[in-house]
Amino acid sequence: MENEITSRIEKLISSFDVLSEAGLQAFIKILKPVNFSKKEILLAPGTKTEKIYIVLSGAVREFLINEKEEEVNLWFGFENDFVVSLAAFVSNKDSKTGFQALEELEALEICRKDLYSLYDDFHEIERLGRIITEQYFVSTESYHHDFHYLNANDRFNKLTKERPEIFQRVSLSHIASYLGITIETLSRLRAKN
Amino acid sequence: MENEITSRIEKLISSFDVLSEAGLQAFIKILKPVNFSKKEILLAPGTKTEKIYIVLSGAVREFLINEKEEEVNLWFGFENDFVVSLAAFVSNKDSKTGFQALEELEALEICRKDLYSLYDDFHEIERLGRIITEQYFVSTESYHHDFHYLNANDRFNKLTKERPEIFQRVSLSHIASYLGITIETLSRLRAKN
DNA sequence: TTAATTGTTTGATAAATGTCAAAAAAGGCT
DNA sequence: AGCCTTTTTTGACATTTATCAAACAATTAA
Repeated sequence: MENEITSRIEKLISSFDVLSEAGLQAFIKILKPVNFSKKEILLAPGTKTEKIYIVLSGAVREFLINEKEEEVNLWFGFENDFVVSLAAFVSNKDSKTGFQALEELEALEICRKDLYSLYDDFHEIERLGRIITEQYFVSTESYHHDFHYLNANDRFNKLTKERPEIFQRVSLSHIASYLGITIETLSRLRAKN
Repeated sequence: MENEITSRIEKLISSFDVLSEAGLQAFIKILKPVNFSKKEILLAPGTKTEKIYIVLSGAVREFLINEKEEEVNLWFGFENDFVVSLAAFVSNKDSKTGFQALEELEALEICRKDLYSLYDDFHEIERLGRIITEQYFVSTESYHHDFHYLNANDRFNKLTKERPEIFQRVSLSHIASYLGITIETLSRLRAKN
């Protein structure tokens, strides 16, 4: 792996503050740089996966197919985000959701068998896994809660305020799907606010 | 801890299939039986927490207070469920959500400092923590996704089909709040279906 | 640059859900 | 049992959001 990437990932993993130098180097060894072109599918819904990606640059969406055969966006990932269908990764069952690159994407790939063997060898990497899973849970939970008690207008306002960069990088049709509203409703909310 | 409880918790933890006998016994040592009466608050929204509970019997709800000062239910827990505001537990910040017993509740309490010291001493218990966190994530995620693409009627039907026992144990007003609809709308959906 | 395609906005109307009020039903208490 | 309180249902109406159609704008490709 080239030097600049190594130093970026060192910085990212060091920020969790649980790995020794040996653990960090062992972790870096299993990372494999991969690239996806715009619109490329990283994981198709209904297929199995044994990969986790860490985004270095670019944007990705997570989506599922509903009973009307429409795609519904659930999540957007950017720099330093972890991309994984956790339910499928840990159970080895078909993933309900899929991932697609929204921009040219640079990422690091982690294979399940490599990760699990590091978990066996390094208690501290198992700890890193636990902590990253906890943070992944916490970061998605609060956004999911919004759907329980905010209407479309409030969800739109919250997204505008808390993640304005999304409107720069993601098309309105993807954002509408993510907000659980139609393109037309999103257009009207934008005009109103 | 009395014998019957010990054997139940042994069975529950053994089902994860990661602990040695020594790890299991160490884990059981930190569990403290606690009881809550019906309607008692386990954790108030806006307060800190260093506890995880494992439900032995009874029912509990997780809720938050929205900007109209109304309670919104987010989750219901029953036998063998883990009860924790993970965001608050891991960050030691105020919890956005709270927990309340819906029935007389028997539970086992885990203290953060005890758990973290077991994490230090037993790699395998850190692994248990990782796996339970993953499963907690997976089980809540799929239900959260329903809010992205199902309307009130479909969410109601799915709950009726997948968790019929909830309607036996939880009042309609709590279920309506959980489904993100008014009591009146729930009443009409029930009459229609 | 034009033509074709795709994305966004606007309008009219329909469907879903909320609000407020009142009635009916169910559960507790003495 | 009878009364009181709480929960659930029903009705009338308001609001929010979806649907369908068309216009408009922006992007892409020849």
